[in-house]
Amino acid sequence: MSNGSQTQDRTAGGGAGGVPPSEEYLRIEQVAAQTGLTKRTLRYYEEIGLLAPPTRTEGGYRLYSRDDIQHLERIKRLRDLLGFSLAQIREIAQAEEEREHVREAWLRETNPQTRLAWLDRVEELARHQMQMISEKLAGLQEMERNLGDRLERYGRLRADLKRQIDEQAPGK
Amino acid sequence: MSNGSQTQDRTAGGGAGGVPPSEEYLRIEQVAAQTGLTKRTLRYYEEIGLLAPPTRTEGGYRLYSRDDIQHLERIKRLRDLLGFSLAQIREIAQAEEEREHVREAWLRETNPQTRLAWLDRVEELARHQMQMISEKLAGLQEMERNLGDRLERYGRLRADLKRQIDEQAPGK
DNA sequence: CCCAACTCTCACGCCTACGTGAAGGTCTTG
DNA sequence: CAAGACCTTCACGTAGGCGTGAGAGTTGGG
Repeated sequence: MSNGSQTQDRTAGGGAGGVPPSEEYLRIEQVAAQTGLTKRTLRYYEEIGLLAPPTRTEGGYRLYSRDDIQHLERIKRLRDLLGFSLAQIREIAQAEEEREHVREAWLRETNPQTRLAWLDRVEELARHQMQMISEKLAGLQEMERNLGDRLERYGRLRADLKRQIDEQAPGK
Repeated sequence: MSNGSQTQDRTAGGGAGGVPPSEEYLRIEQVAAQTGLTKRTLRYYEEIGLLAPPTRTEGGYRLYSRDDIQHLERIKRLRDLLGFSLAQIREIAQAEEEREHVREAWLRETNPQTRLAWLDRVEELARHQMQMISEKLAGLQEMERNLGDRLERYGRLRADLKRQIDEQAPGK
């Protein structure tokens, strides 16, 4: 409680704006720039429990770790590319957290029965996620097939048309 | 204008509720039941131009065709499974509409150059869509791989544990 | 020590995607 | 032709996902 040895002993970028990211903890604006999210969004994700609260300076400034950035980038992918809602993403993230905890506890446990029970749990989580993924995947693959077929047809049509044009206006 | 021959000459289900769907036009509640969407949502999609306005009875009741249902189911897939926003879905739908129009016009056109220009257009639309799909697909496939690997590891771990348990408590 | 730049926490605003009545018209059955 | 079930159009409400200041504090260079 009394010695905040690692929360404040750095510069974390100059006030004016020209200093390169000197250390491994980043302030909110830098994170925003790197991830493409806004500062508001970063605070919001923390607020709704989507991102673990980062460490702070003594003054209360957020200091994000590299790990936080990884998480944010993952969140962004899940949101933009995959179209999950933040609630769904939180589910996924919490599942991963639980997995981590189980993994740690696993290492301190030697009883095979207990281990087996834990394995059941994490496997269930994984299967659940796998199902969500597979559904989406199937839908997207079908769309991809259809589009691919269409593009192929277009390719053939294009070839036909070029022949016609060449035949019709052969000389110059 | 004067003869509404096909807008009203049917019963479209009794008021009390037991009559089977007698004809090919459906009233809003039946469509809601079949698609899993709510009546409000159906009206809303029409309101924002996501679904073409269906035909109406003389009294003003909406009558949905089988085609409308197809469209709605497609919309639902794009929304739920693929996570597109309604705006994006509208884009996609409009692209398909344009494609239809071009296709019809195409059949009445014989000039190869004109046809080629149209082909360029629809192919561009298709490629655009294909890109969106491919991005999402790549992300999902990566997730699937990771999960698959994990499940495999779990399977091996499970086998190990079972062996341990059997060894430790062999008889009964 | 001072100032510019940055950050903090409210707190209200906005857009999307609907939910939920209210007030009234339509359709079908008895 | 009356009743009840279903439909219509407003129109306001809500939840999620942030945007946008306001007012106050923090940080770090000069």
